[in-house]
Amino acid sequence: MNKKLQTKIQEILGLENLMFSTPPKPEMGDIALPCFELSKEKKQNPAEFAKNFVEEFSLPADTIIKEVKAFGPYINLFLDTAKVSEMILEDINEDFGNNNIGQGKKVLIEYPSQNTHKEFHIGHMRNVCVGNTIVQVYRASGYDMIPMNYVNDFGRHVVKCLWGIQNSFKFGVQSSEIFDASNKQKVLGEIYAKASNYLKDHDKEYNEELDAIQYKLENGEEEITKLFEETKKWSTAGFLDLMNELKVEHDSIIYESEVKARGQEIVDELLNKKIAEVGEGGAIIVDLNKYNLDVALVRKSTGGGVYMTSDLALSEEKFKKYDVVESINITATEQNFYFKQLFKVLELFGFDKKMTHIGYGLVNLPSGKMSSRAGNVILYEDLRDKVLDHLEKETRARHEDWSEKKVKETAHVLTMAVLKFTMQKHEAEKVVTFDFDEAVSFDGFSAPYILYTVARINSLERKFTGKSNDEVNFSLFIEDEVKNLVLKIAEFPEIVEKALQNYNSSVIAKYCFDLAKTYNDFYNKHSVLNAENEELVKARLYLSTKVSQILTKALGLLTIDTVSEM
RNA sequence: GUCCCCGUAGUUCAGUGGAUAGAACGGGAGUUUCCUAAACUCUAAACACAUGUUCGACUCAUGUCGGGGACACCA
Repeated sequence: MNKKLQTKIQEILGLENLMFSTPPKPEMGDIALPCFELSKEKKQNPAEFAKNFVEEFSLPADTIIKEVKAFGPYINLFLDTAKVSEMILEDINEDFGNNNIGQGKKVLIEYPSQNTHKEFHIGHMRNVCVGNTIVQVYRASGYDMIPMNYVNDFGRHVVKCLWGIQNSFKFGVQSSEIFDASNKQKVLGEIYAKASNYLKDHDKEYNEELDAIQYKLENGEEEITKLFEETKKWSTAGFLDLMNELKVEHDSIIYESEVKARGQEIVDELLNKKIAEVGEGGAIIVDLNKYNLDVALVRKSTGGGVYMTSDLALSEEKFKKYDVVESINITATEQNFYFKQLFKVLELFGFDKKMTHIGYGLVNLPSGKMSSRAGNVILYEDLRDKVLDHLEKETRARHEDWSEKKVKETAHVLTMAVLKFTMQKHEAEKVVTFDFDEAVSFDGFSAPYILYTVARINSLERKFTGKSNDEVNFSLFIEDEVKNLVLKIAEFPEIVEKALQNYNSSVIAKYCFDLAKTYNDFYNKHSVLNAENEELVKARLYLSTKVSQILTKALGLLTIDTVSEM
């Protein structure tokens, strides 16, 4: 419930700390006040309480409440459209929806933390989308956000990829296809996937070769180091382009190789403090069975580090480098258990900072799980190009008079909108099934539907020929469609708060759709520019402009841009 | 074997103890001399099962069945 509206209603009713809901049918009222809690204090049954309250209550004249009625255990309020419209709409400016919950607080967020030499698929895109929205929602709530990327450029995956380049003929890829490729980052990912699969099929046959490469790499052997440096450049340059395209602005990048050594020191300290112990075969472990978290491996029996070795140091580094109150990181839900272990080990180590892990569900295909082994991984770039191609054709067909440049620019904005919206339709932690046909159908709960609504409003603003003045006659707002729209607009600030509290971007996507739908209902029943008189034209245009402002702002939280025409 | 997540219309999802469980796609029937038909209107269709807690359960608890994931040298 909108705070201003809530305060006003409580003032009129003479009650405090009320929880409101919405009646199931419009003819039953606009806002409902359930009386279950209220009646407890007076030891009455809720229906009786509601009936008595309404009988005894005398509604003051000239307020936003037009009528008060009891419906069983509910007190339902009927609002005056003109008065509510004025109250809500006059508050709407660029800051509407912002709050200052996080004023003066800094928060670090780590995403998408992809590894070099690997492919960037639509699961990684989901990671970026979820992260982007959390950044925007936190910023709207007054937080100072520091987006950070953590990149592993030195693991076994790099070794496999380099081996793959040297042995690409084994799986039918010519050297020239790699070195002359236009998108080298993408090719590198494909080589990694192919090599990785090939190595799985040839079980330990090549382990010694891989070990040899790893040894050469770790000891700076000239030829392999040169190949490593060059390919790393391809990968990081390609990822940088992708991050720019997806509007991720990292304040810093930490490489795994930078924190590895400190991680080993922490393991030594864990041993000294008797938090860690030597386990089977000489590996170093932390026994977390007491906490129902099994056993965490912090160092291999060979003395080498594992993921957690570096993550321990990374966690420390994040708070050392920046004065933040919270550190958020985003990975697939597969790693939920791992992060519980990590956080517990840090806690035992005496680390008392707020660490939040957000797991997002896998992006599955109708045919099942994506796996490079089955060869059905959808790369981000391939999906993007396919959607773009489709949208260019659609846009061209709808606007034969547009220049090629305008068609391409519009299609590009729409493409990014479609991809980002599709990834955020569902709650982050839920597994989603990604259906390509559905993603490019663009009907219903989709980005084009919302952008189309914004474009229509923009069009109204362009076509308005009258004089604009600031006086809006709110008393002209009498229709139910207007009331629905105003009440929907009023919800926006609480939607932002809900997204913040639950780390959930899907509520914003849902809200954009609901608001657009409510507007389309109004638009189809009431003419704006052809209304009966100029005063009404101005009033409806004013309302439309407010809707477009909020849609643009809400889409902005999802890092989605709008188009003026489509 | 242990732990975690999930089972809601044909399909993909909403619904954080309250009124008659909502959308979208797909199915069926319609709407364009009028502000962009990438729109709108109408229609059929669902809480895996069982027990319990509660005035009240899709929501909480326990169990069964079904799906996914994680559990020591992979990241």
